[in-house]
Amino acid sequence: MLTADQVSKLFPQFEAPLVEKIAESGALKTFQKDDFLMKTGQHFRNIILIVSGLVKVYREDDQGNEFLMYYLASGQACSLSMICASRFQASQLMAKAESDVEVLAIPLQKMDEWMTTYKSWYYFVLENYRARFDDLLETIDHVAFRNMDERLVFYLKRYKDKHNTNEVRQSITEIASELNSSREVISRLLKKLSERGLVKMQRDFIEIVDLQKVI
Amino acid sequence: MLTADQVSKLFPQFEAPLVEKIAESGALKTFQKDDFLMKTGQHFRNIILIVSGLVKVYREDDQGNEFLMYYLASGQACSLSMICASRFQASQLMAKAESDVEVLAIPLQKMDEWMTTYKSWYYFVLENYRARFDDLLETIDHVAFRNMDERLVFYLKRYKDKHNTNEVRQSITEIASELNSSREVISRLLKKLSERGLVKMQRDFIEIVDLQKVI
DNA sequence: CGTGCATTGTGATAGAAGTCACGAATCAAG
DNA sequence: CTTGATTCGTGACTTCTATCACAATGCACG
Repeated sequence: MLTADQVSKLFPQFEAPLVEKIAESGALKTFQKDDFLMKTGQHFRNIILIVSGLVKVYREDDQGNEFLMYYLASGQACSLSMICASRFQASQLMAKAESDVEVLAIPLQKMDEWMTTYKSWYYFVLENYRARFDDLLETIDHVAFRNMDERLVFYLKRYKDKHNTNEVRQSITEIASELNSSREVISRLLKKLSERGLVKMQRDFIEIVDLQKVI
Repeated sequence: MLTADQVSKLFPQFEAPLVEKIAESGALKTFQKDDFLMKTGQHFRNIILIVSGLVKVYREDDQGNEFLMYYLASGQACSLSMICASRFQASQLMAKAESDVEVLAIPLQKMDEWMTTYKSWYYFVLENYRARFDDLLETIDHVAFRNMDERLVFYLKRYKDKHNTNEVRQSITEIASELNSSREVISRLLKKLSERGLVKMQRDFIEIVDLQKVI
């Protein structure tokens, strides 16, 4: 349970009465790193608002290959939870905690109720959708139009932005998996980036030195 | 301008009062085949509901390469127009008429108004989003996980479904462009499909014989 | 310390797809 | 009919990516 103050800080765009409602009806849940917030085929009874931490949303195909779609950070909602919840549809995506994560779970009937009552909620929902839609478009852009070297750079940049660090603490195997590539390919491409001085391969992580200049 | 009866046939899920409103405030516009309903960077003043015809929604990169995202058919809305309109954002996609197309253009302030007034409108908007989101996911799936041969089969199947015909009247060059591939590659893959008896290359079109058995 | 496990680097190879070059076929317009 | 534009098929080649094989490293744990 959060106080109205805390909710208000996370979602400054919400009207005061809505903030109260959220504080009332939102159940605070915590997930540990690598816990699943959502799995393919799962149904929802709640709308999920991210309070703290970072969530990775990805697709998994029938052979277990992964493909990273986008990240969700605090102040954002899991759009899928909203849409799926409202129409009782199954999720098509996996969502996994990248760090320890706190979320507010809100019973789905509140979603409908608030949509008609609070303009700020309505805008929030639509804006969230639009943002996720744009994320998907960006992801498609890269996989459709770019080679693996550029996609890797994009991956590293996005990691840096979302995790707010220059240290990419993912094994090469994991990176390859999220790009649906293979370890060897990513290893070679990282070598090239490090030869150009754009990253430094450290013992336990990849240090991003400068990726601004490259596309 | 459509009559309430016509609107009701197209959108049977809408409540009677909403049908009236739509008939009142929706301006009927027509587009000819290959006209643009929407271009990258464009802003909206209207929400677009498709009355008849088929619309192709695709992405274009900076070098002019295309990539087909999904089709919109009658009874559907251009989700992008809804979201962009509501937030005054620019479109990231191109939408082109695949056939002659009729649409209802609805002033965007109606969107907000109806969202809070008519449950069926609210459901329609959300469901439309979800459906488009799923389309995008399916598109990503293919480009991320599948080879060009499977993507071509998917392309042909989708074409058949959406155009409701076994005759694919697209030049090989166009198909290649929409898959962001090259003419030669598609030509060879089509040859293989035709050797397997799955399609027949006719003078002016590609005849789909049987694509059910293949994935 | 030694053993097993996970991670990484790298060469060799294969396959998928893009590119280049060229010729054939079709069709519209003069 | 002739010309030019467009489309299409195909062989040769290149590039990118995936896969295989194998070795090296470092770490956890008994």
